[in-house]
Amino acid sequence: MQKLTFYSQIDHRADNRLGPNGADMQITIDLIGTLPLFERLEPSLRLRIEAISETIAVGADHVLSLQGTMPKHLHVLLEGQVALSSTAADGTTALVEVLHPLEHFVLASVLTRLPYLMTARTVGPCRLVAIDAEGLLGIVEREAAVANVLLHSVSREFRTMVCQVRDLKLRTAAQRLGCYLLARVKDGTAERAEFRLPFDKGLLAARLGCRQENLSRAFAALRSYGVETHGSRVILHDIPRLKALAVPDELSDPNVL
Amino acid sequence: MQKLTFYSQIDHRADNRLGPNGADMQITIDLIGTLPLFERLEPSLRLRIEAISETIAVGADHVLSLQGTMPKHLHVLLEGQVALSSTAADGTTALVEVLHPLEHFVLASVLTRLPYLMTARTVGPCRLVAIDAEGLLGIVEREAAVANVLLHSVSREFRTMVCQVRDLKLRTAAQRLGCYLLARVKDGTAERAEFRLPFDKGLLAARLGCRQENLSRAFAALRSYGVETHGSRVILHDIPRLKALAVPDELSDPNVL
DNA sequence: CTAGCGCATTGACGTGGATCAACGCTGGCG
DNA sequence: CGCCAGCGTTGATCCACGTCAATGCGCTAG
Repeated sequence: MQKLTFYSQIDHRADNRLGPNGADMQITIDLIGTLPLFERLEPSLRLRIEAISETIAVGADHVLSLQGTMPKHLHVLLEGQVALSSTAADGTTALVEVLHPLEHFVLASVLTRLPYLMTARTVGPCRLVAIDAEGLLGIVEREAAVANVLLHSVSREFRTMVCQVRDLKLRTAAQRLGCYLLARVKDGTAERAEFRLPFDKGLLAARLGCRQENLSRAFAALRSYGVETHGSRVILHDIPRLKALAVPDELSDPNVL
Repeated sequence: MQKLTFYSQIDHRADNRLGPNGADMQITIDLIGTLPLFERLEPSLRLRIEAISETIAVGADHVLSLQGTMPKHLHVLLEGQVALSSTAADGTTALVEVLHPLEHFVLASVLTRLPYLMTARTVGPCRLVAIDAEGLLGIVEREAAVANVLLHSVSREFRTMVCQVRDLKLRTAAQRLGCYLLARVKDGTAERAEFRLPFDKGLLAARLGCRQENLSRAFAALRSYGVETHGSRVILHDIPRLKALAVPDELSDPNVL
């Protein structure tokens, strides 16, 4: 349930807005403006986007977009977690990313009018905004401001994928894990940190591109670098030492992505 | 030298345009319109982009953009090949993509005004268009048509990276090679094909995410699937069989990317 | 409290690919 | 003509990781 508290300022409003029977359009009026994606747009444009948006709530393990089908909506996650995975022709599937509240997905498919490359599946119960794809495209094609906001966004997503490719090619699972853990600590100067993993280790393993067993071993390997774990609670005792193993290199820090 | 013939309709003009001493601005007038990236823009917008563009020629092994530095130009390749690679903090480097004529690069960096994530290095002598980054951003911010063209382009790039991530996580080097070879043959119905690799095997290995030695073994493994090689000349004797090994799944075919 | 389930850990073993080293082939050059 | 440099291939060995199987641990339900 901890995930429900992630973005409580949104949850409050959403709680009123959403009866058990679905979305109430009227109360979404100021919602679009609270999404980082659109917050810098002027009000009239936000209204036009709101007019083609809908807030939806779905249960766990629900497929929001199926690989190979055409995009109907751009989704923005309000609450919960969504796993993006891509399955190859032989049926094996790779988890590409796990999304957290306020992140959006399938933007590239919507913009190119090409079939989804990934399947988006809710990890637990989720609440999200669904923006009509064709409607959005109509706005994007005329409004440079909207196009620019999305341009920035897709570009950033592209850059995270480049980093992921590089890390898969160059780093070991333990290094990727170290890097992931270091990215969880906000305070760049701290020598010590403690936090909870945002999802269970099975998902984390998939996100890092390895099996759960191997993730276990990676955690074990990191113990000599001052990493202590109790279930999903993680303590980093010696951040500088961990950084020496898995440098979260200058370019992967948040303000560069 | 074979690469000089790739896009002869451009080469002709470029040959006149470019004296040994560099670019001649006047003759670039219709150049922007010939780039797939901009061909659908109306003439007045193309002119504005041309005004901030320059044609340049550089020798082999020349760094066009250095990872970590700020973007100054958007580059479009006219002739030659450019390798995009990303180096991790420990100094190891992964080749992410090899570009061919008419492709562009570092678009995401330019659009986000963030430092390059990759180093772009010419493989052989190249001719390219360099578009001033800030000038382009100025146009993009006001002109929805330009923004949309780029939006489409970055989205497609994003999708190719997603495929690359998936393939790295799921497929073996031999499968990736098979897939790459199948992508070289245009005719989807042919049972047999013959062509030349566009670059040497060292680069191909890097592009596929393995060592040269392993690429050799991958070629050896594919021999039993009807793949025959003589230097850079490749013959696929039994495309259906190769497809069974390395399905270039529906989603990685060109009209989906 | 205990049974039982699900997640996490640990061990044994197989495989893909990296690394290191040797060798062949080809093409330029003295 | 023979030498040498560069690319490609092949073999031996090592390491990271996947797979399979057994065990441990914390949780909830009875």
